[in-house]
Amino acid sequence: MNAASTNPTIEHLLAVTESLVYSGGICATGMDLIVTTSGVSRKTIYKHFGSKDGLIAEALRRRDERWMKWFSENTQQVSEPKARLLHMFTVLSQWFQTPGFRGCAFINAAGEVGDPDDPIRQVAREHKLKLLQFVEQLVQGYTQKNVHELAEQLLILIDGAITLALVMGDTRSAVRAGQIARTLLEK
Amino acid sequence: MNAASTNPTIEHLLAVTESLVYSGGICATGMDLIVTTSGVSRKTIYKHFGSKDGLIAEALRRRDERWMKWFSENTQQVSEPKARLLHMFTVLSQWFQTPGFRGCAFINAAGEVGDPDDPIRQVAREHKLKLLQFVEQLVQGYTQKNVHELAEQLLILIDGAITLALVMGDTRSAVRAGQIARTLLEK
DNA sequence: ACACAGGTAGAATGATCGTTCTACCATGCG
DNA sequence: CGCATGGTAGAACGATCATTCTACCTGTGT
Repeated sequence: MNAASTNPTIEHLLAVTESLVYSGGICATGMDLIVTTSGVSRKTIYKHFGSKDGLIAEALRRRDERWMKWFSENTQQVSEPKARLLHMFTVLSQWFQTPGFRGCAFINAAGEVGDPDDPIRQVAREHKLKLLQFVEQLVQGYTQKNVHELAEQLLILIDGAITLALVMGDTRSAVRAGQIARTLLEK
Repeated sequence: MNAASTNPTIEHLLAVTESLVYSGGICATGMDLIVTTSGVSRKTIYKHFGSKDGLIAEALRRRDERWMKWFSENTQQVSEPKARLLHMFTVLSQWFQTPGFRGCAFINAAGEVGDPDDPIRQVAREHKLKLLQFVEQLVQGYTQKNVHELAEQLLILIDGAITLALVMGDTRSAVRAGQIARTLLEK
């Protein structure tokens, strides 16, 4: 019932759901596929999440946490503030080259769900807000001037790179975005 | 049968399909809705496009042409090369504030369709390629150095701004992206 | 031993999906 | 007139959708 479940069955269900939705989209991923792939019965799913949307919203929340953890841990391997900011784009580049890369799950979800007040859209907003706050924190280690403005600019670069990597299949977009970031930091 | 139909029934069908898919997504938009909203019979639709995917691919091609026409006409209202490049982001800002704005139809489509070889994904790629070439052409009026590189950077800014405007509902992202562009041009 | 909590298996429901079909109506051209 | 052409109206098809249901299995605590 609670959000932070440690139940192994439910953990596995959420992991499978996250993976299926990421690779196939929300609407195109049926409950049948989720049930047969995860091995978790319909009864259990509806007992815990009430509906397909509830399950998917929770799976996306899970992905948010996992992705942010992965991204922050990887960028923070570099300690020098400026290099660390630029290192974000190296990490993105590695992500783009990962087999099965399909862009940002939250951008994709926002593009698929029409209603801006849908819980799924809220999860997407919260994810980008978290990412913005993380970037802001990194910027603060580098400069004290226009921290928020610079962070918002870097977020545009990040999401632009992700989007182009998906649509064009161009993994170099991360490098391009990194070049822009360098120019921005040396302004 | 041919792509550039002047048939008024088909034109209307494509316009309705484009609108429904843009606001509701591809998968969530059923043929029933398309039929009842457009008033065009199922028989006629399948005679012309063979399948739902065929119809939607054609509707997206139509949107590509219309959007590119709209965007280029609006940015080219400014004649001075540098100001014209920056004016792109003013035009984007106006778009974001349009009622019913739901991001880039092609980014949304690419996020929804899993298979990179799907015709719909190809239309999306071609759209971004056209946009890149348009930006490249504008850049050429401003400088002769690193034209392609600069155009690709500007494309990242454009798509980053569009994406954040959708996900965060933040229409100011166009202004932020314009600030980055200014820095880039004055480097 | 017994009850119970938490799971599986899978049938069933009614709605909706994309697609195909028959039956009709209008228009223009020989 | 006769007859394609190109459209509408809407029933029908089988598949699949999300959801609910009954029936059964399996540990664990008392």
